[in-house]
Amino acid sequence: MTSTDRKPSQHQRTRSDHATETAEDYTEAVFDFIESQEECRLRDLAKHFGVTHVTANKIVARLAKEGLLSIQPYRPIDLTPTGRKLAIQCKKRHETVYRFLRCLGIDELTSRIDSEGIEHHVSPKTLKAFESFVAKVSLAKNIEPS
Amino acid sequence: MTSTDRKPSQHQRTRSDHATETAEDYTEAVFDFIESQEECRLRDLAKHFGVTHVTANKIVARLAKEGLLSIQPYRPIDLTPTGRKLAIQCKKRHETVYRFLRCLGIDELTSRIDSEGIEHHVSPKTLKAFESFVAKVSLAKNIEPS
DNA sequence: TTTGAAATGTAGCAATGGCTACAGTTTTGT
DNA sequence: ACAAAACTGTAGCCATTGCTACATTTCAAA
Repeated sequence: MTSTDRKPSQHQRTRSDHATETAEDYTEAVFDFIESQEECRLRDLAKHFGVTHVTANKIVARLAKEGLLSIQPYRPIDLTPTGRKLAIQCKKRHETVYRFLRCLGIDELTSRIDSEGIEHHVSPKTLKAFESFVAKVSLAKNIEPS
Repeated sequence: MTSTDRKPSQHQRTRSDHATETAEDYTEAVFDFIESQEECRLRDLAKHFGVTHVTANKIVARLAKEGLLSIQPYRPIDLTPTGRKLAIQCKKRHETVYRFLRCLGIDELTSRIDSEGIEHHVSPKTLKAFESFVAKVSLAKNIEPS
């Protein structure tokens, strides 16, 4: 927080990290669509992320090239085993962050929006602290359900 | 959190938001350098963000065009009044997030790293909740200083 | 003062993620 | 079966943020 001890190491994110966040968001979305409606189509992703199908197509193509998604022309989008692992992992983290915010008394909508932005920047250590807090608050509510 | 009610509105971030985050990070850094060492040079920003001076130069040029920074060739970088306001606002938010994580028992380094990533995604409502929590924990420590 | 090192600027390339416009494929309804 | 609608793919544009290589300016030391 001081302005003296500046190391670049923590800041080496930006572009490559944005790409990683996109990968996480898209695999998670694909996972959710497959769970909720059997298959995931390009149009679903485009609508979900508020972009044109062209943009969604590019990103899906990149993630397929990186081995996270499995695609065939004009066919629904599927997850590779690797992509599935990533999706499940991100989904868990995402839900933890969401529940954590809810425990702090933040409303559903705000928690949903903020958790989507925050989830990518929560380290394992911080995630553990979030989990502990959620557990503690849940416990307190169960013991003293006034 | 469910996979059904999908609205794009909350996801309309991505590129334009990345640009905003960059603006926030850079104005904050410029502010800190000016505070701590009188002036902010391009080399300082490049080192701080772990990029080449070329990249830093491009971003600084964009932010100058947007009215946040004031620049002259081969001269130190300064904040415009608008940029200064943004920097101070972001710095406050950043510090709140940092203190909040520290209150949760997270170590200094992790808190510093995570707060840098999280700060951009904390809405005013969530920020208020963070502030309340910090106040509550601080109070508890003062009253029962065991 | 001059000269060499450090700092800054510029040219030009790549990847990512936006877009519109248009072409092709699948599905659906008649 | 076939036409229309919906969906997906492709071409080609732009902005942002990375980079290397090279040019220029400032500044300090000899």
